[in-house]
Amino acid sequence: MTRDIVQLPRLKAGHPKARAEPTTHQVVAQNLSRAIHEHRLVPGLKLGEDELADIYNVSRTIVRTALQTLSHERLVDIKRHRGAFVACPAPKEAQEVFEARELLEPRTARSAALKATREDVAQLKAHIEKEHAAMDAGDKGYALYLSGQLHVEIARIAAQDTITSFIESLIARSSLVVALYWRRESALCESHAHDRLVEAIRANDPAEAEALMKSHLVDLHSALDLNTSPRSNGPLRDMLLGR
Amino acid sequence: MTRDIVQLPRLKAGHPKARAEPTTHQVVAQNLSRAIHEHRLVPGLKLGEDELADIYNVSRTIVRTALQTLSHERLVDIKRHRGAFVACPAPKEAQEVFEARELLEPRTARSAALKATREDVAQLKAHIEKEHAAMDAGDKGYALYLSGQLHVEIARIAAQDTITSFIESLIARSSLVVALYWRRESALCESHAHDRLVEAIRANDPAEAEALMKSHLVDLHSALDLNTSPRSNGPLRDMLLGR
DNA sequence: ACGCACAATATTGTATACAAAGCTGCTCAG
DNA sequence: CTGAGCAGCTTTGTATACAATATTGTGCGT
Repeated sequence: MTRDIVQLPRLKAGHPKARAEPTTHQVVAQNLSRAIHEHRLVPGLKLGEDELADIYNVSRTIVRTALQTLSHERLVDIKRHRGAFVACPAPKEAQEVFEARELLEPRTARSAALKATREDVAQLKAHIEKEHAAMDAGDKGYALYLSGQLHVEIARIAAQDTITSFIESLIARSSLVVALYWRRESALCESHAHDRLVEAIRANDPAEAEALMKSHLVDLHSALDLNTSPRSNGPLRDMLLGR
Repeated sequence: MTRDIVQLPRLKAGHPKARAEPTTHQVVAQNLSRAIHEHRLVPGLKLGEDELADIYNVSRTIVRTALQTLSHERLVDIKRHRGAFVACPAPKEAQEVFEARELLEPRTARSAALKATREDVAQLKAHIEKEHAAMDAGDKGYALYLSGQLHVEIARIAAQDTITSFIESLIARSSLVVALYWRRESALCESHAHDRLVEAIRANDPAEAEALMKSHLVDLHSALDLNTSPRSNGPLRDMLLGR
């Protein structure tokens, strides 16, 4: 069977600072990560090595490296002699991810509000613009991705790289959690929360930024339905045994 | 040149629950990680692939995988076309690692104090026994390793896997920080802090456990000398330009 | 018809071969 | 003597070949 060959996009190409161009496996990992963020890859899906190697037109070596990266980020679950699958966080894990976010992010938002420069705020506003544009264009996946990334941008402003990387990881995993446990249909009406958050940061109002972030996260958290039985076998069971 | 062949130890062998035995690259990664923890491998040291492959008597493929794992844990720095090196966290990073610990661990200690069972406490006490024994035997490296692992054990009792894995990562990195920035010579006199901490957990005294953990971490943090210039080239500079 | 055992197949795990990039040390011009 | 440039060597990056294991399919016996 002949397969589409994806032209590997140069991520962050043309960036003024011209940072070291990413390695091949990083590009593949980024690509897969993005696909998971945008819910184009559903939890539980098998990611065959040969298949991916074929798709990206690289050797299995590269694919394996990329999958290992994603596995360390807990976006992918590698089972010995079985293969790699898009991760299916159990309800307990989902709960923990959001608890951790509620612990780290409000504090980070506070710090960001204190440190944010004019340029930072401009960047955030531009980001929100893209978010709105994606929504208007009906590109739900991209909007979802951007909505997560805003949190990362805010963490970056706080300039605590270590904690930022934790948050980054948590947000990636949140994407899986949302894919599995989201309840409401009107998912993204919450973009007003982002607007207000950015406004608090612009005003250098740490208390307000912290409070808004906290309530935003509680809001998201409460929109999850974590009462499903802790099925361990991926989503197949759900698809068959009537949700 | 002929080289010693390390018989790969079965880590966690004989564990009652008989969990899936680790893959080869996991064993290698664990081994290297342990060596870093115990300061047998100094920051900045080059970890050549062929060299390690020879030592562990496996192929470079395995070594590469292991190094990638350690790189994700930020214990190892992989430079493209240059190789893998034991990481040299900059003072800023060192600072952040301890700040993050001060944020996460006291809260976790509190939670552990609430949840600790009789068996948990017994395990902690046994752990401290080993710590003392290692100290008495003059095995500083092992004592150092154990002293970090106690924090991990406490986090485990709190049963928040997500945050525990963050803490695990931070403790590993702390080992590098200590190797680079430790000031006092009488490093490990602080084992009394551990005794008191475990006692608070045994007494199910969350407030006390939290306070003790906090002050213990502040104590460690303050024993670092982070005022050195942010040398980017590893420890060689220090060794030559008179510390 | 059912279920177990075995064979065929497909996929992952590991080793190795080859290509590409970096580093070292030489040579030679100035 | 100094320093730039080139050549050879060393080390890493990638692809591929082979081995090991899980899964699937088939057939036989009951």
